[in-house]
Amino acid sequence: MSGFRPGDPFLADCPARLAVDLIADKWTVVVLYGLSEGPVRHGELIGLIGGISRKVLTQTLRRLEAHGLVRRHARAEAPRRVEYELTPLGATLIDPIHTLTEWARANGDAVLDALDAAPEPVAHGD
Amino acid sequence: MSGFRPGDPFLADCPARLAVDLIADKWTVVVLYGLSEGPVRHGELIGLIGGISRKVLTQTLRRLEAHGLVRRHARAEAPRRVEYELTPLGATLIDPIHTLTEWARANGDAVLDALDAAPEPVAHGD
DNA sequence: CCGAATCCAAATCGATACTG
DNA sequence: CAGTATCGATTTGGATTCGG
Repeated sequence: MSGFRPGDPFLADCPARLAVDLIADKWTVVVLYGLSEGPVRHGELIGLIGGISRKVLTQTLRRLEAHGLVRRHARAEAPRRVEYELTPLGATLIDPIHTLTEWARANGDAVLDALDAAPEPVAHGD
Repeated sequence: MSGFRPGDPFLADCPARLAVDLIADKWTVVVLYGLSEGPVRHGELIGLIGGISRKVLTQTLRRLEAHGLVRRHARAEAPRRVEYELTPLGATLIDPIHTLTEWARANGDAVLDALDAAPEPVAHGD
C-alpha cells in the first residue's frame, strides 16, 4: 500500500485490513504480548493479563490458533496443564506490536493531555 | 514494558493498553491511513475507504480529534468543505501502523493458509 | 486446572431519513 | 456537502454454572 489514488477504495484487498481484522479487539494484542517471552499456561495468562475472563481468553486463543499464530500444547498430567506458545509465524507479529507499544509509551501522555483538554462531546454542528 | 513478571497484571498502567484502546476497532487504522498523505475531505474519505457509513466515519474522526491525532478544518465556502488532517502527534502514529501493514503484506498469505487448513471450529474439549 | 454452555448487558455498526 | 437522529441487527464481553 505504498500509495493509493482517490477513487480506489483500498478496501478488501488491502493488507491493512487483514492485520486490523486480526488484532482489532480488546484483548488480542495483550494476549500476544503475554506469550511473547515463552510458553504460558491458561491460568497464568488470566493472572498476568488481569481483567480478562476465561471465556474470552479461550475465544481469543482459539482464534489465534486458527490463524496459525499460537500453538496449544496439552500436557497429560494430574492437574491438567495446557500451555500456549507463539508459532514462528506468531512470533513475527511481536515486532509490529512492540513498535506500537513503543509509540504508546512515548506519546501516551500527549494523548491523555489532549483528551483532558477536550472533554466536551466536541460538536461541530455549526 | 521491557519485561514483566508473573503476578504483575500489566493491566491499566501498560502503554500497550492505551494504544490498543485507541485503534482496536474496525475503522480507526484505515481512517488514519487515509489521512497519511495529506488533508482529505469527509466525502473523499467515504469514497477512499469504501464501505464505511458517514455516521461511523464522523464518530471515528471525532474520537481521533478528541485524542489529538486529527485536526478538523471547516472552510466557509459555497458547497460546504470540511477537511481533516493528521496533527503532528497523529503523524507519529503512521510509522507503527505502517510496520503493522508491512507485516500483513509479508505474512498475510501464511495466515490465510492457516485459516484454510483449520476451518473446523477447533474444539479442545478432549 | 481448563474449558464449554448458557444467559445477559453493552458497545458497535449500518441503513435510512432529516437538517443546515 | 457535512452532520445528526433514530432504529435495529449484529457483535462483543462478562457472570455464572457445569463437566472432564
